[in-house]
Amino acid sequence: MGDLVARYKRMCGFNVLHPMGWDAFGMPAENAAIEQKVHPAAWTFENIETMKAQLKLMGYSIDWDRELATCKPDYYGQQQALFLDMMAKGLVYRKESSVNWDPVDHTVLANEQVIDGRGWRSGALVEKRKLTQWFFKITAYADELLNELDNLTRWPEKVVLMQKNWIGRSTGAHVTFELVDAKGQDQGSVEVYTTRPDTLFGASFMALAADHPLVGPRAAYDPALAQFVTECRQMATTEAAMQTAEKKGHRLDLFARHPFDRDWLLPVHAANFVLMDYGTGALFGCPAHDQRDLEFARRYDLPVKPVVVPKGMDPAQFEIGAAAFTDDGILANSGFLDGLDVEAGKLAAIAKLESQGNGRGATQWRLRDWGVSRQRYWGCPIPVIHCDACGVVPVPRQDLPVRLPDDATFDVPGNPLDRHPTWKHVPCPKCAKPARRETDTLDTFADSSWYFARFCGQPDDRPLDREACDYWLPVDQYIGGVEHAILHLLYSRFFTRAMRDCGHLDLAEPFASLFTQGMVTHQTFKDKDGNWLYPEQVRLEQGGAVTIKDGEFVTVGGVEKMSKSKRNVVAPETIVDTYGADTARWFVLSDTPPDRDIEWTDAGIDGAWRFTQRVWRVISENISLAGAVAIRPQGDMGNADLALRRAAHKAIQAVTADIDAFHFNRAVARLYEYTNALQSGLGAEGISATVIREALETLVLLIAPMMPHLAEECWAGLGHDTLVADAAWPSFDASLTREDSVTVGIQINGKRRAEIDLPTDAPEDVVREMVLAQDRVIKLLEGKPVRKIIVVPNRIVNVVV
RNA sequence: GCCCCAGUGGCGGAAUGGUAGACGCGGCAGACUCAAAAUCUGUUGCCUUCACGGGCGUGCUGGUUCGAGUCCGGCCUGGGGCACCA
Repeated sequence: MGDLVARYKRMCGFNVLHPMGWDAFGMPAENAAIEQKVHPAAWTFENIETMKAQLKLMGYSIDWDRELATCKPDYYGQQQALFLDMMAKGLVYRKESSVNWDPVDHTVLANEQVIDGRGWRSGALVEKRKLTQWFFKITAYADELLNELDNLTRWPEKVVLMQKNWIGRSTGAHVTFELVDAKGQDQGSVEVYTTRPDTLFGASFMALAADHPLVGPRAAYDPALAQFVTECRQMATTEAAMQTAEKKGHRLDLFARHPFDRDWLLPVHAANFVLMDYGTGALFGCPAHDQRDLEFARRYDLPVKPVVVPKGMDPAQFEIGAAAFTDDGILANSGFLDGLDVEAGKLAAIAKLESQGNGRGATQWRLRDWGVSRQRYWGCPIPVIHCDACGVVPVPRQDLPVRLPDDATFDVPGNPLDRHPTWKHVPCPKCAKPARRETDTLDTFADSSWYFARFCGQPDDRPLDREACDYWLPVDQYIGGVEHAILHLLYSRFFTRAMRDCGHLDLAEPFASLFTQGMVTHQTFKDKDGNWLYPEQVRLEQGGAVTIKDGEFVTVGGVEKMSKSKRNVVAPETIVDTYGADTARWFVLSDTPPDRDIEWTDAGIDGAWRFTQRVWRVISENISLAGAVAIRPQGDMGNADLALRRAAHKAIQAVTADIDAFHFNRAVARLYEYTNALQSGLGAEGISATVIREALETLVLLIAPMMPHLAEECWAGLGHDTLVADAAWPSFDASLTREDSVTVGIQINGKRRAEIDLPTDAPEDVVREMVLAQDRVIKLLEGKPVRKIIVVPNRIVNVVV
């Protein structure tokens, strides 16, 4: 798909940069090292070689001079330089944060490695453990990242929306609640964040995160609370899990004074649905108007008092059942807020809080800073040194890159860098006393957050070639899987701004136009022991599937994105071996709209193969009839000439528009149509040689971006001594693309009943006359009076009786 | 749970609110052939009719409109996203 665009744009006269690189760090290589006892580097470079060979086999027009791999020191060393720049700018910091910890394997787990709360390899119950970790301050750009989404007009709306939700700006208030114990003794205060200050009079409890600073000390003398906190730590913290889990809590020996009524005391609970990472880690519960709070209140028999009532309803009649009322309405039972709508109520509540000094309006972001520490080997080492005397010291620039040691071991659990016998022991760059390297590596999303800029130019002494970036960036057309809609694209937008503020380039948005292609999916298969099987190992039979080797029963799994780990892949070589690269390229483009997922099947590839043959035949059989190179048709022409020229120019018009709109499957259909027209048109009497040449060359030029090898062969056959890849994309003559007459459907009362041939763009009154004069129309109308005639030019005529 | 997207022949899919099913696959029939393959031609949404024609039809259900696959409301089913996979 990308190659088609690159070749097409090149033919249109653009200077095209079409590079390829390898995002090569990450867990798959480390898993392979553990499972297959191969070094991650060896495994990675072997895969790169295989994939590169596959890409070359397909004939992609890639500029291999710019190839890069993120796992090579010349790339990650420059990334370390960027890290130091960002550190100097205050965009990097350390703080405590929790990770999934496998207590048996002594290793940090990714969320995908935690299955039902247990480690995927060890099966041990996973714990949350606090580690001091590195963070990129992406929240410094939260406003900018959100606001500029609206200027990304050439991005899919879906992706823009997903990013907006991810950044998640909300407005509300911070409210301070004073705390007292059961005897009424002062116990300080706690701040909560709420998006619904208007519902404060409906409050019936306060809830704190299990990790809230007020909870820990109380767990020390309350074993049941300690138990509850442990449970919360073992709970999955994804949003989906938080919202679907049963709402549970534990009562604390604290009460919160209501901010509008000091004598009104709310019970305080620790609760499993409150996240320490969001807001202040504390909230007030208003069960009548929040579903989570309602479930919690029902479980613990807390009051449910409605304070927002649907418009026009009597507050006395309004009751909350199983569902909280979250729509707009009129405030009631709320003292000074009574009678206001939700929006006005929020403003009035905030104004009152501010005048009392126990609250203020606030904006809250769902976006959190980007935690980039990974306790793994196969990633970019974080270039800092920890010294007992000097603290955290950046590695001096001249010492970059900090290289990964080649002799790491993977046979024991834990971080290979941390347990390496020598690697981390270095002198402090400041005081020269013994110190330790940072053993965390960077999240691999960092690697892919700036590679597009490195493609523009790859200087040895700095991350980017600023002039080259000015020339090439932003990327005019970015094509990637929809699975990158949030993280990769957001991190790249952040990195670009960070690099801008560090003076490496002058740009905020890296990708001017984005196209998200669908995923290629395939059915999955497992043998009786639960091992994944390749499709070529399986034979489908009536009522099930068996292995080809020994006929054993096979479990047919779901249709999923092709991935090596699930073995549901089809190697492109197989298709290229049988049909050739051009047929494979054509087939991939032919059927499915490119933004939709496709389930891989080779049903239909015969059509692509036949088409390849037909193109070759129609060109080679007619070369001898074609006129000389470079002579265009002109002057008077017969009907046959005109018909063929029309077909050619219509094809140019349609294919150009379809490629511009990324409707490649339609472009393919137009080319099938044109080839049909060409074959019958060439058979007509009295075709001129110049017209034959134009018609044949048009076909070759139009297929050139899709089937480059065949197109070159045909182009040479037609007598050219230059490459069709360097030829200009054809333009069409508008006078040849419009027809003299059109067939228009006739509707009677909206139902299609007849049709009529009309001159193109005939005036409306002529159309009316011709339609009403048609025998069939007269018969169908049975003399009924015509009330109205709607004429849609060149489309349809609707007669209303 | 929340947010978003999709649903059209046997299949992949076309269709600026204007002739639903372009194009391809598959099927059927025919030509060529001793035969097969390849190739070519015709045909192919469903029901009904000897035929002309008629009826139905874009997940279900209401609505807007001269006209709805397309716009709006409600529902059903499938898929995606929801912070350490990349």
